[in-house]
Amino acid sequence: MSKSAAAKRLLSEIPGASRRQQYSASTRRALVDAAARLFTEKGYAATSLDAIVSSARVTKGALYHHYSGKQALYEAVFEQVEQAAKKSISKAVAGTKDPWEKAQAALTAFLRAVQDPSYRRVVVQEGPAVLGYERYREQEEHSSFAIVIDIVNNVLSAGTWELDEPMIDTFARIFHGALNAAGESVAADPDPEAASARVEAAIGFILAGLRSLVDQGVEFADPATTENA
Amino acid sequence: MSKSAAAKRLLSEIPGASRRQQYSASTRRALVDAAARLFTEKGYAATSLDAIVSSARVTKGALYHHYSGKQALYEAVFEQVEQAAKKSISKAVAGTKDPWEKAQAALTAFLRAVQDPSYRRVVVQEGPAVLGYERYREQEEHSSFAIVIDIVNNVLSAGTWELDEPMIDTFARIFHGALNAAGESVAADPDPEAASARVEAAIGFILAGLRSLVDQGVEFADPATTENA
DNA sequence: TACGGACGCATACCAACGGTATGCAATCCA
DNA sequence: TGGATTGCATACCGTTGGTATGCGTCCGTA
Repeated sequence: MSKSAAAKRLLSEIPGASRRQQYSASTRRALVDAAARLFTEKGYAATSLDAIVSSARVTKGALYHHYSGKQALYEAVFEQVEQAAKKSISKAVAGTKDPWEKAQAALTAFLRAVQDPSYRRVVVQEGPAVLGYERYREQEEHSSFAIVIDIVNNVLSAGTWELDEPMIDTFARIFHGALNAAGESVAADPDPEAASARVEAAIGFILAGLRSLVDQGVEFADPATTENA
Repeated sequence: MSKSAAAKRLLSEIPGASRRQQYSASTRRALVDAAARLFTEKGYAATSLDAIVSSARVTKGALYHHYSGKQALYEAVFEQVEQAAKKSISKAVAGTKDPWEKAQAALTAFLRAVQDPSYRRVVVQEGPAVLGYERYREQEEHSSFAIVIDIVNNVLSAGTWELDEPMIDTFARIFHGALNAAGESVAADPDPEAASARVEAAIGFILAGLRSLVDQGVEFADPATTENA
């Protein structure tokens, strides 16, 4: 079914493009789609280029014409999966306006997005190892992590005190890591429904704790502004 | 220096063992040590078995005599690194008794342990991809994650309410993920000292939030015990 | 509309790697 | 002191990621 859909859109998109460009784009799509499927199912190491090009019904010549190698193709898949997740989450929080409410909505949306098998495998589980940690962080910077930054910014700037950018980044990294781990724990649970409820309760509780401090007007001891020499 | 140390302890340990057993244990150690070094420096995929056996001054025959393959050797390295981390953290929290104080001590110790290059690379970055997520979780279950479970148990059972085991596990997974991410953010920072201070401040604040709720006697809405049909 | 060049891709090949099969010498046990 | 077993080296194989080369097709241009 995925194949028929892919075949259907062959030549059908990118209206203002030449015949060649359409063929070329179609080939790239076929490669990325096939790679995404195989990487998700079998993982990076267990997926051979022969399997990918065979599934995409092209040859290695085509692959190496468009991508510099296996890792570059993986990166294309990674970006596609990340963008899909980002779009899904952004859409979910678009309506809300209150910071804490927005955080709650983002939490739910993030938790759902992280369930996607492709996201789990390609981004969370194998992303750091395949891309290398540096490139992994760069990629996340402008996708799922960007959302977390945004949420944290809204929530923590709601208090009386202001946090500088490195401090916001630190909070965001912590929450991002927590959310990824939470997503895995949900996806791996025999009862994802109940597991998801537990995670929402737990993080909701943590957020409530923060809110309590903020509402109490408790000072945050930012090490950057706290002098203790 | 590591090599001379390894050479020195050749035949020098495992007192009550036969000559053969000592030789055997010595080669296993040489293999794991060499593998640990190379896996840490170059990563799993970029480290060839030839490089490992050459560094350990044995041959592939020896490797495959002791381990079933590359992945099994990796797992041995993984366990060694994890045990070292666990021991280090356990020692640091051994003195304290008060739950919140213990949590703070564990946080600091965990943050330091996660800085170890071997731990970062072998456990956090490449562990899930190389071992597969299932085996990765099993391995963590009885090492670094076990500590987090213990801490969470102490802290959250300090309140008036009791949490069931799945809920404790959920909290622990969240914190564990947060700590790993925090460790990476510290290690990748150009100024690890300052980054570490930020992380401690952030997590300290989160813990303070939780404590605030606990002290206020706020009910935790456990989805397992909250009926809403 | 003919044509030279560029583009998209297929084919054939290679080196490196993980893994296996086999052999042999040192050690242990009888 | 012999045979059995263990520990390991050597030689080999299939697969894999990557490269070199060649050819057909489409495009811009005059």
